[in-house]
Amino acid sequence: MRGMLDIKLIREQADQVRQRLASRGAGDETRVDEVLALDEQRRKLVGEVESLKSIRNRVSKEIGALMGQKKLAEAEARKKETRDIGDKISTLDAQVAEVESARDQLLLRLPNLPHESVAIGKTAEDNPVMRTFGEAAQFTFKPKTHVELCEKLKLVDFPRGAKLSGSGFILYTNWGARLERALIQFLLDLHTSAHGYTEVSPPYMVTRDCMTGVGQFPKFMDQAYAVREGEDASSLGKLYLVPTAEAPVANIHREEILKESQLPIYYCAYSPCFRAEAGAAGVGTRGLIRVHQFDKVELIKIVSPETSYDELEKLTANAEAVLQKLGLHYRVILLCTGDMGFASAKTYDIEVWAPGQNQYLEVSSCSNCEDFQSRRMNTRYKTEKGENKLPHLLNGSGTALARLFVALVETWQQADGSILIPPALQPYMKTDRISV
RNA sequence: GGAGAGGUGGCCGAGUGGCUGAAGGCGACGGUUUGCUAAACCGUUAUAGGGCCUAAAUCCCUAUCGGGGGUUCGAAUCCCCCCCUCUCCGCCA
Repeated sequence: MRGMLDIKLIREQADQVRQRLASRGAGDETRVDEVLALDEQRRKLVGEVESLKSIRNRVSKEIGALMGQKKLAEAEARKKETRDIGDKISTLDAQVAEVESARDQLLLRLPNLPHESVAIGKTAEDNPVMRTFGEAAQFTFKPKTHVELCEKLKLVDFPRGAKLSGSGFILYTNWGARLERALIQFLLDLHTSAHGYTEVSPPYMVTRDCMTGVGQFPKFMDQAYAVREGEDASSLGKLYLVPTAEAPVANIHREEILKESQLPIYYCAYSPCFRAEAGAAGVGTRGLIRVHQFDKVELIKIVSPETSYDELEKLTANAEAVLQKLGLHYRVILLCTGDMGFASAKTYDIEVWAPGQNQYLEVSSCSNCEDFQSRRMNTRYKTEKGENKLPHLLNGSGTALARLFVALVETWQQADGSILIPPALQPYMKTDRISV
């Protein structure tokens, strides 16, 4: 496993790398010197051990030739000569492995470099709003919260969800369950038929390598649910519940060399998402806004570097289309350097308006990770000219469901307590209204 | 879970200790021939790290035959562990 940031870039443009890391405000730039020191040490050791190996290989060939000529005494003499080289080589090899692993541990924890178009900032306060769509719904009555609506209309059984699995787990019931399923269907249909994505249905548990590939690990291990097989302790840590379909889907082409003509690749996938949310505020309260398991339709793109920023705009528009078709008010914000995710070079968040909450809820995060993930997972593509390059990987929620559910029921609630179903969803719901 | 058979380059497939980074074939690419296509013939046909702190190319070195470790002067080849695939049996949605 190699590091996520290109070691050559760090070597050759250390100052620029430091500066761009610093713009995230997390202090990662202070690790650059350590990386460089370890890298230099590694190269020195590699040089030493490889020249020894070169000697050993040459002498071994000569021994082979001597044996062939039955000059056994001479062969034995040469063997003696090289015997101790082997010991030196294994010592040095071990040192190389140690230094390399130390270097890579550091590299794996360095976040991606922000794109130059990203606003410099520290927190969510500094995120520029790019655009808004529609307007906040106006009511002639005091709008209820989704919790109230879900209870009245029996869309969710909160107490029993908690009984089954603890707080943060949701039991959808009746029309609530149907709405959840309808939304999933609607989203998949929209992205496959109108936006050109290929549908995939991935495993919901993935290996450690997949988690590392997308940048979840090693930094965010405490956020994942690790799976154990029965009582077999040795199986613990082999598989993890997916925190997003990005984990399996972005890794579909790990360790592969694609042809340029295959690009761009567009995948969309539904999956439940499992998040421990360790230390996060809000889990433990009722409602659907922050939960341990939620549904999501994820969009993944694998594209050539030249096109990746255009593709990011299109991907974001694809996610926005969901909210437009459901008649929901939203805004698109650009995450500033300090608020961006670990793997991303540029991220747009889409926030939908939830009248009952009187706030915007994040339902989609659309990121261009450039070659950060493809380097980690070793996905490459061969150009027409025959050179190997790293594709850019993009991901975006299209969209996350529990919060979409919230915005939908809160926006479309009526004075009589019923919920209108937007026309786009009616074919899936087979009704135009949910009422008591 | 039990028994057996396997995992070699883009693909198929040889290779049981040294001259094998790897025969042969297919495919692909370049060229010759050709009215066009086809055929035939010739050639090319991996990735990564390091030497190279001016970039790239060339060149040199190292590593890679599922993964890891071991034996050896030397491992695709021998030994150990693990992973995966296939067949049969058992179990099961």
